[in-house]
Formats: sequence, C-alpha cells, structure tokens
Amino acid sequence: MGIIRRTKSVKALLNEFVQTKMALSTMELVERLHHQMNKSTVYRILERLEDDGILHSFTGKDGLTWYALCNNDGCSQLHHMDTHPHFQCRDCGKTECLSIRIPIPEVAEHRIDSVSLLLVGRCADCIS
Amino acid sequence: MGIIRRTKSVKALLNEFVQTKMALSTMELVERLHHQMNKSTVYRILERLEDDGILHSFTGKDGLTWYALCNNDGCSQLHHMDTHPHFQCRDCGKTECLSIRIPIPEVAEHRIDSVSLLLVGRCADCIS
DNA sequence: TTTGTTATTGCAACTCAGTTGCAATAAATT
DNA sequence: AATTTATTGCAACTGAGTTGCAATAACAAA
Repeated sequence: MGIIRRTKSVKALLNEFVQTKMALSTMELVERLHHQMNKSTVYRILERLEDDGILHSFTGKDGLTWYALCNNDGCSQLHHMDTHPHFQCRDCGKTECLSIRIPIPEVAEHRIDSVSLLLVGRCADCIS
Repeated sequence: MGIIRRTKSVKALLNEFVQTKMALSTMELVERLHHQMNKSTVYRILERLEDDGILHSFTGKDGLTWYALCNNDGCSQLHHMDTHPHFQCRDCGKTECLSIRIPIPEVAEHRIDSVSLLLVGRCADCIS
C-alpha cells in the first residue's frame, strides 16, 4: 500500500471514474473492463487505490460494493468521523456522493469511529 | 406474507432473539440453530418475520445481514423515513439498535425514501 | 379427532460476489 | 540493458444466500 504503478489497467480503471463522474459498483467495473483486464485485477486495483486515498468504497442498497473518486464534488478526502453520505436511486440504481456533512450522534458508553449513511430514493431523472 | 405458522422452528428462532436481546446476524443464527433446522429454513423464516414486521434487517460493517426484533428498546416498529440507526462494535462485533432518531437530510432534486445509518466503533465492554 | 388443505421444511444443487496461490509479465529503478 | 519486484492472468476456490421439489406438519373444517 502506497506505491502504485501506473499500469495500463490502473489508467483504464481510473478513466472510468473520470468519464462517468459517478460512483461505480465493482460489478459494473468488472463488466466494463472485462476485455481489458481480469476480474481479480479490477478487485486488486480498487483495493490499492482505496488504500492510497484515491478512491473510497461503500456498500450499496443491495449489498454490493461501490467505489467513488475522492476529492470530487462532495467526496473531499476526509478521514474518520466526517465521511459523507451516499445516495442510491431505487429505480435506476444510480449512486452518488452527497456533499452534506452528517452530524455524528453521540451515544452514551460508546465510542464512534466511523459512520456510514446510505440514502435510498429516487434521483431527479426517475422522479417524473 | 402475513399468516405465519407457529412452527417449532419459528419458535426456536424467535427465542434466540428474546434470549440475547441483541441483533443477530444470519450467519450466527444458522450456526446456533443448525441442529434444529436447515440453513434455508433460517433464511426463509427470517424473511417471513420481516415481512410481518416482527423483525427488521440491516447490513453490518462486513456486509453480512443482521436482524433484530422490532418493538424492543430503540426498535419500535416505524415505517419508511424514521428508521433508527444501528451500532456495531469493531472489536467484538456486537450489534445493537439505537433509540436515536436520525434527522433525514433534504437533498435537492432527490426524493428520499429510506435511510440506513450504521455507526461503527467500540462498545462499552471493549472501550477499556 | 380425523381429514383435507396448504404453508413450511429438508435436501442438494446452484448462484454470484469476492478471494487466493502461483507462475508469467511488465513497471520502475540502477 | 539488466535487475528488482509490483502487477497481472488464470483457474480454482470460498462463503453467504437462493431455489426447485418432494416430504412433512400446522391449522381449519367437518
């Protein structure tokens, strides 16, 4: 963790995020890139990029893992407590980071290290 | 969904929740009950009890599914928006419902249907 | 309490996201 | 160009959760 070689695969994967400007599920990425690299490679690159703080991951409404770029609108690379919430559209599945700050509740007798908040609903496109 | 037969299996499973007074993962339940019933049966009973509003489910920090009784401290059977948050200890894995009400953030251009908030940290026992 | 209906269960095989060991390959460093 | 070692492909595996179907057991009705 730390030194990441800029291989073709790494570039191709990062490009997907730059292009879509959205969060992407591992599944989606494996499918999009399956001509260019192996499934394991996708998983391993995602892991490395997360270790390096370039991507962050979270769990979507169906239990799948999603990744998004850090340092993009709403996804500033924060640590520990102040992670941002994520939104997933129940209709089209589109998933995004929200640039909202969550007030972390205090819980008596508990020490809170991290918070994950997932909002599920309908995106602008699917409301109509 | 609706009519649930009070089979031995259903009673045994519900008993686990009454005994522990905690949230239980499906895995844990399958293991605890594997002498009394089949894995599929555990999954199917959990599904039915959730449909009937007796249990509710959520996803833990490791992506596993957890269940807890409704109408117990902090787990009053609410609908839609006002679901309560859950806490999971990162050390011992213990998981519980919190009787806190989450303020649901408004997101422009989005319609929020449900919220899932998971707090991860250390429980009272593991803080010391 | 016996009978009939149908929800529930066990079983075994399956699905599918994610992981792993290892040999081959390709960045990066000298 | 040679060397080092991170990265990749492959194929087999893991483990939570699902499914089809025949057998069984609740429960309602008689």
